[in-house]
Amino acid sequence: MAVSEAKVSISAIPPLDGEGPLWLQIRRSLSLPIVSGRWPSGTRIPTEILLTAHFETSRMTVNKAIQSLATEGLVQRRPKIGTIVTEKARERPVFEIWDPADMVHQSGAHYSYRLIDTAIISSASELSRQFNCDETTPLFQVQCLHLSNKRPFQFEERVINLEAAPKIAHENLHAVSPGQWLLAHVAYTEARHLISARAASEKVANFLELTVGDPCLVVERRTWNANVPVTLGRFWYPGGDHSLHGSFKPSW
Amino acid sequence: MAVSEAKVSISAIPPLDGEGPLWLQIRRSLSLPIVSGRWPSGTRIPTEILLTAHFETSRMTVNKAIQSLATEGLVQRRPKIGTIVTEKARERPVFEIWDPADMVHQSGAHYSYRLIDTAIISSASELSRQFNCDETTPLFQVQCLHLSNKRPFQFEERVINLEAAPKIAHENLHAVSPGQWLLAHVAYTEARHLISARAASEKVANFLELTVGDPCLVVERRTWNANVPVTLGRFWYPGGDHSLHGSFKPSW
DNA sequence: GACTCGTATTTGTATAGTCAATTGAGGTTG
DNA sequence: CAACCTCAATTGACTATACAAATACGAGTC
Repeated sequence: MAVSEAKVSISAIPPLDGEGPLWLQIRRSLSLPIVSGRWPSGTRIPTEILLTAHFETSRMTVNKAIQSLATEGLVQRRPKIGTIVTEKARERPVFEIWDPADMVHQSGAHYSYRLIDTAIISSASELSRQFNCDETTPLFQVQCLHLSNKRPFQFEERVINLEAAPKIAHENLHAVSPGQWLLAHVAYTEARHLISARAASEKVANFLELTVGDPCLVVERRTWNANVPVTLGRFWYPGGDHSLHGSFKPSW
Repeated sequence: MAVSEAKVSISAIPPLDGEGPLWLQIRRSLSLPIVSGRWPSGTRIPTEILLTAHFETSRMTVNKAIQSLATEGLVQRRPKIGTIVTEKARERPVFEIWDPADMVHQSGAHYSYRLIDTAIISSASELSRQFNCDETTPLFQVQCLHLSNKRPFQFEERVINLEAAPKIAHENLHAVSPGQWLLAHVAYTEARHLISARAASEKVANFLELTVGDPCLVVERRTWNANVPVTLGRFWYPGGDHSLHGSFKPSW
């Protein structure tokens, strides 16, 4: 969040992997520390000239690599200033729409969070089936509530693969929401979303302060890391009050 | 839809507008006939060499323009083949998720469509307010139903600004859905979406064959053309059965 | 101290070429 | 006829260089 004015030294740049076009190698080399969080937002990455010398290539090649990072929003570039890691560069692809804290903050309200329940499940056929994994895979289950101005905003049910994220079982999830923790500690390579409308069950109605049967907007998010399922989250919103939104201008 | 193997002749290329960087001018010049539908999908656009000669520039500049069209999905490029206008290049930004015909086809079912009602409304305070336009603006109202295997799939309520699309009032909307007609005949520069869950009203329940109060997924889409509102569509889906989905792999 | 202006730094754009990779099409050969 | 080969067309990648545009920063001025 804060603008850390750190500058990256050339020696901190990961080596090239030798696979594919040079500009893509350079791109990967630079994106790795960004998405892994080693270069936090605000970090200045070396100038094109320095990178040109470091990678022993031409400026156009380095330029192409960085430009492509810029068009994807991972970095911002300005003449004379340099290239800076974007705020929220890592979260962007997943969270641009669905981070509850963000949604609440954007509406100008106060965000808070309450952990409801956690459980370790060593063999649960029903959950394993939903999660689409082996029945012997140990799972971690969390339920929590996100609030806007102390009123329920989103009810979150989540299942986490303990083989993919063993440390979460010992984490203090009262202080940090499971979504935030996962984002900070577990990488993913793929995510899939599903949006539907469902009637509130008794449990959901209870937590969201609704009547059973009231319409809820439900977002399901699954993430994988190299084909290993990481987490399945189901997020319930009171149907009428809140809604997801998106807008765009075509770039033509 | 069909692969028209048409080739674009150099003389069919719109002139440059002289504004901004040359590669963006070229990009605009090429994207205009694509998004306006003059070059249908499958059209081969001239080779880089030809464009280089036509625009009297270097190949790198032309390359940058076309590459940027390619990364946005408007065209596809392959060595020796050339550059081809993508299937659905125009619709992509709006319809990639929400075209009912597409959704039905993708699920392997049979798509059909039924017009329910149309009306011309010369001054309607309630609608005008929702549409956020002047009360004297003439509006065109449509209700229709999209079906999957003859079962209701989506109920569509739509308001269209007749000043932006005067000809739709005389169109045979039994044959073509208002969404398709608008896409083919009216340009837009901005779109905004809103997703929510709502209880089915009596009307909606009737058309979707639900019970009043059943949860429905509601997508609202508004489009503008240069700040002039074009259309407001409200699309109702039976909540449980169907759902929107999206997936992605980060490009790192 | 506040304002102005020049300068250096960094990215943005453009040129003009070279060689590599892909693959359609046509011709050759068994 | 089928399998293979060659050739040519087209995009992909890369180099080396030049000048333009934006702007932070510091020097000079009032």
